[in-house]
This record gives sequence, structure tokens and C-alpha cells, in this order.
Amino acid sequence: MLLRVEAKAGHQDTRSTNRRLVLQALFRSNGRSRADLARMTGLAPATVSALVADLLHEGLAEELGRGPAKVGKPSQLLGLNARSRNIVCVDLSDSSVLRAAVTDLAGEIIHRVEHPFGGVTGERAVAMTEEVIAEAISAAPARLLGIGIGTPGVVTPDGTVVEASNFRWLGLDVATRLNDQFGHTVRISNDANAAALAEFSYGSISHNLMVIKIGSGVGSGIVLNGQQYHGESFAAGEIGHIAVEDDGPQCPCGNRGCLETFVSAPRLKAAIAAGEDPHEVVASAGRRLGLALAGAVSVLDVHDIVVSGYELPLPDELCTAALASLRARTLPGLGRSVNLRPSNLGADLVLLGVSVLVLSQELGVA
Amino acid sequence: MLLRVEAKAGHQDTRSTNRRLVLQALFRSNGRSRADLARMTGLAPATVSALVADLLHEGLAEELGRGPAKVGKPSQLLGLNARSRNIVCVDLSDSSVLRAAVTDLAGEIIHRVEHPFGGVTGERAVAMTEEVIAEAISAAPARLLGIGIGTPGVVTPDGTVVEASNFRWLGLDVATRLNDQFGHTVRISNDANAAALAEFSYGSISHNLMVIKIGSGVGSGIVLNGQQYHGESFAAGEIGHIAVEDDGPQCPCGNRGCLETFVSAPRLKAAIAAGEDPHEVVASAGRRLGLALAGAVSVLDVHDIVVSGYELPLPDELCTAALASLRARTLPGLGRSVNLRPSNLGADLVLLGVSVLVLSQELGVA
DNA sequence: TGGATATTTTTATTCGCTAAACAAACTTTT
DNA sequence: AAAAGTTTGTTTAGCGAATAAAAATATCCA
Repeated sequence: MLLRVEAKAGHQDTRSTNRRLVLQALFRSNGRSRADLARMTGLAPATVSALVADLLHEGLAEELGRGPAKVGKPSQLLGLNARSRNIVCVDLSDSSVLRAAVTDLAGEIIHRVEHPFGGVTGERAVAMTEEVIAEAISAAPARLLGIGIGTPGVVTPDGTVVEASNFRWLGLDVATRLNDQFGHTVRISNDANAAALAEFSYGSISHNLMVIKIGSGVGSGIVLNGQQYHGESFAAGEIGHIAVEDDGPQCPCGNRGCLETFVSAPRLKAAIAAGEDPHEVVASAGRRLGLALAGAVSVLDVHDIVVSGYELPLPDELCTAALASLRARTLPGLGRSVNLRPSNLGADLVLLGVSVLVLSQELGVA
Repeated sequence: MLLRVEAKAGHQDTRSTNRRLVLQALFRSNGRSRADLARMTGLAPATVSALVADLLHEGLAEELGRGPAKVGKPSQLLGLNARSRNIVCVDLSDSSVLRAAVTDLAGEIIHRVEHPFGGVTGERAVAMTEEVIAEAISAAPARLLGIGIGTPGVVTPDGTVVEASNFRWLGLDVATRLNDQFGHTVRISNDANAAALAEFSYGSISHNLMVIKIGSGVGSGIVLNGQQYHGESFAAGEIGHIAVEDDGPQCPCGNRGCLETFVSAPRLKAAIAAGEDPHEVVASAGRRLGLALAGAVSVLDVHDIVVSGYELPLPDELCTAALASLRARTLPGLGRSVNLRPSNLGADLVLLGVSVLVLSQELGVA
């Protein structure tokens, strides 16, 4: 009977909205004066001063000294104090090694923790995650802003792992559990979604973006209108089981010809190890990837697609082949404007992504 | 140098946010008391009373008399006064007839204007649109909330028609032109996007939705997280040129085997008129539609897909065939939860959609 | 040195929401 | 009938937050 209507807007709300505005401006370009910030945000100078005072008090912002001398009272430059907080980031996406790191607010990695991680499942996997988090926390020099985790599988925005088959996790409320244990906010995200966040904040200028992650399977993360998109059942971006061939090989999922049966890191490596021509192997995989992406790209009208994956062979060739195949199957005008490229953020993409996740959730920044 | 940061939040902002909250609650369920509204919105009773007073003053809300007698002081029921404003809606999506209508705030059609409209292009098409709008305005009994237009082609959210090939419009700022001429806010949207808005408000319960519109071509409109999605170059949902066959017939777009070359209203009708088995024709079209949708649905994780089109033959069979084909090409779990059905909102889908567009833009409702 | 100019802080005011008290109008109980 | 209890809606007082305007500050420039 009581249908709720979103949320009310009170005073706290405007305050925190404006605070976020200032923080965001500071995050996007360090070294601005209060007057600059007022102009950028549209807020009154007095309001900005008050908000900046808060941020200075909390240590999130810091004074950087005088601005360049022009006519008039010289400006006091301000910046985000990246070292004032740390973020603990965990990457569960690599099946052989558990990677964790402590980062600062600029996404800089301060400390690393790595544990071997072969075939661990269930409670044991949770326990190992807890271990690396504890280890990372004790190595963090600054106060913790939050904990972020990237994992394969389907994850809700509030941190329940709906399904992560390689850990045999089903409906596990990891966020609450770890939150209770460590007393810090815990954010979890699908690994490809985290990668998409990283590319959005550090790699791309577009507000609509798709990041393909090729590992033991194929997944993707999507940013639309500058926001992570999750989908109706939090499974958006799961492109691994789009069928790309009508009578292709049987896939464990029950259908035939799924993209994953042709494109995955182990499969590409195996084919190359078996003596097939690497260029031909990658070109063929790229063709199929482009085929699977054609429908998605047409519908979403994204121009920016990034491909990532640990030790992926010949990523440039893969992208070239995929792009050609995609162009043959989409409106030429759209195809021309699509930019399909390998990620250049390196192996820490997921770690970086979860740091962005925590940043955006806790500070409204990124 | 001056990178702008979204928008500031001031007093007006909280006020209008809360006003929208109350309006929305009133829109979604007529006949609530102030106390109900306070509970639904989370606002304090006094705030709701003040906002309701405003709305009553403007005529947007009306008192509906006493509520059912229970213990305590009886409630005064309130409702949205649907007749207090009119919306002028124009549907340019049918190439043979220009449809316009005057609706009230509930989307009820009060008056219709229809003009024959064969092959009109360029300035002449603008002039005819102006004529029907003028006619509709003069027939509107109440004050105008705004003017909404649905047209084929690519349209920006601020009302510039980037490209509408059948009218030969290119980069035409229709909204500003008509706004200047009539002195009312004008909103324009792609016809399939408008259809999606209509289904979102009146047909679906889901927050993620895709509406396929089959006319002289195939397009679609998308609602994600309860919001219209436009894409990077405002061409989201343009699925007509997804290639569904590798060596299919040449398409005017330059590629081969585009969905449109197999699925369009004229093509289906022609095949049936030529003596082909209607069931077979529709089944084959459905198969190809499902093929084109597989990638999109996998990426978007939408569960609600609606098919619409004027005088589309055997829509149920089309949907059944498309759904089967889609299921064979997507993750079984996803395929099972997809609901693919013909629209049941009738021939006024686009008109209804643009009324929702105006409602949501002007009142924040819908 | 003094005027011009830009930055930042201070002051006073306004806007909007809320809690709490209250008045009103009804049902239920005695 | 009268009293008690409930729910609704309004009034009042107060508080948080933003803003405009004025003042203080610090520099450049002539």
C-alpha cells in the first residue's frame, strides 16, 4: 500500500551535494583557488569557503600555497590531499593469484599483497580474502576510506554476490560480512565492471564506455551516461554466451556456439601452443568478438570500447580484427566512430577500478 | 579552462525536488491524503501541506473530498487534476498520415488532428507540422503544459534533429524554432524512444525496457534505470542495420544483410501479398529479429522487450519466433527471464509517449 | 604612494524543512 | 451521552544552509 517515492531532499542533501561538487572539482584538477571552485561549481564564494574549511579540517583537502601573481589579492591554491586516506583494493579475477593493494586517493599503489590462489572455493575463498584484507589494512599508512573488491560473477550494487561459479558462491552477502568484520565500508563489483570504472576515470573521455575483459571467459563492464550500468538482474555485460555460430560447439551453458567457446585467454594460448599461426588464431577470435559486439554497439551507441585481459596474445591484432568485423555488421556511420582498442592501464586495471568504486561511493568523486 | 561541474544544489532545488516527489506520488496513485503523501515521500506533514497548497493554487492538484471513515479525523483526499493542463502531441512516424492530438495529464486523448502526409520533406514538412500544432492548440480546452513531437530519425535531448532521412532534415533545431513560434516548451524525441516512454509509464513494471518499432524500417527505444537512454551520438537503439546474415542482400547503408532488409512492415506485407505463407514469413522475420537482439539483450540484461508497429501482421507469432531465436543465442538463465511481447497500448503509442515526455520534462512526473 | 583589482571572510538575510504542539473531527468505549 | 482515543492537518518556533553585500586583505601598476 505504501509505495515509496525515491528519497526526500533535505538540508543534509544539498550540503553533501555541494560538498561532492567541490570535491569533484578538486579531484579533476588540483591546484584551484576557492574563487576558481566557486566559478566551476556555480556556488557562492562564501559557500565554497565553508565547504573547503570542512575539507581542510578533515584532511581531505590541503593548501598548496600561492597561485600565480596577477592583479588583485593572490589566490590560495587548494588540492585534494591524496595521501590523507587509503583504499584497500582486492582483485579476485585471476584464478591463480589473489592480488590486493593499498592505494591512495589518486589511485597510486602504495603497497601490494599477493597470495597464490589456485582453485580455492567456498568459505576457504572468503577466508583468504579476509586474510589479504587484514594484511593490507595493517600496511596502510593513512586512515582507510573503504575496502573494494573485484570478483568474477554476478554482484549486486549493495554487495551481494548473486553467483560466482569459480568460487561456488551463491547469494553470499560478502559486503556485510566483511564490513562487520573490519568495520570499514566494503564495496564489491564484478571485475569487468571495475575495469570499466578504471577506464572511465583514467582512460577515456567518453561518458559511454564498454570494457571487454578476456580471461578464462569473456565478460564486459558498461558505463552509460557516466554511471555504471548493472541491468535488471545485475548481469549486464555478460557477453560470453552470445551465440556467434549456429552449429558451433556445445557450451556448458546448454547452448551452442557461444562466444566463450571461441574466445578466451586459455583457448587462444592453447591454440597457439598447439602450433597454429598466432595471427590467424587472434584474427579469427577477433572476428567472432566483433560479431558478438555488433548488436550491443548498435543498441548502445557507444564509441569507446576497450579490451583487457592478462597476458592476452597480440591485443592490437585482436582489436583490429574485431573492429573490422564489427564495422561490417553495423551502420557505417556508427562503425566509423567506434574506437576499439586494448587497455593501456596495465595489469592493475581491476585494482584501480575498485579504488575508483570506493572513491565514487564514499566521496562522490571520480 | 573552466570545466563545469554538473549543477549546484540550492534552496530552489530542494523545493522543486520535493514538489516533484509529491506530484509523482499523486500521479502514480490518485486519491491520497496529505498524511499519505507525507508517509510516501518521507517529508514532514507540514512540508507536504505547503507543497500541496502550491499545487492546489496552480490547479495541478484538486481536492477529491473525504476519505473512507476510520478512527480519527477524516482525511481530505487529493488528486492530480488531469484536466488542468493539456499537452499537444505530434506523431510524425507514419509516412502516410500526420497525427496530432491534445491530451490531458493522464494521457487521455481529448482531440485529434490528422492530415494526409505523403512524401513531404524539408521546409514543407516543418510547415505542415506547424499547421497541425496550431490547429491542436486552438482546440485545447485547458492551459498548455507543452508540445511534444515524435519523429523518425536521430534527435538530441535538447530538440535538434540531427538527421531524419525521410524528411531530409539535417541538424535542424526544430525545438527552438517551434518554441519561438508558439511560445510553449517543445520537446522532440525519436519515435521509438517515445514509444519506449509510453510503455515504461503505462505498460511495464520494469525499470529497464526495450521497445522495438517496426515500420518502414526497424528501430528501438531504450529505457535504462527508469531513464531514457540516448547514447553517445543520440543514435542508441538503431538496430535496423545490425547485419544478421553474412552474405545477405545489399542494403542502401552500404553493408550486407542488415536486419531491415529482412524485417520491415512493407516487406512483410509484400511477401504475404505475393502469396507466401504468412506464418512462414513472420517466423522467418522473427528468427532474424531474435538474432539481432541477442547481443543487445545479453549486454543490457533487459527482461522486458515490447514490439510495436502499425498493422504489423501476426505480432504474437513474430514475438514467439523472435523469443525462441533469442533464447538459442543467449545464456539460458537470461533467455528464460526475458519477456518479449507485442505492445498492447494500441496505435496511439507514439502520441502517448510524447505526452509522457512532456510530462516528465515539465513536471518531473511519469 | 595611491588607485585598481581580485580573493577571501564576515555579516545579515532569506529560504526551506522539521519537530512539536495544537486544533479539529471523527470513532470507540463506557 | 460523555469521555477517551486516534488520526489529520495546521501553526509555531527554530535550525541548517545558501546567498548577497559589504568589508578586509593583498597584490599589481602607474
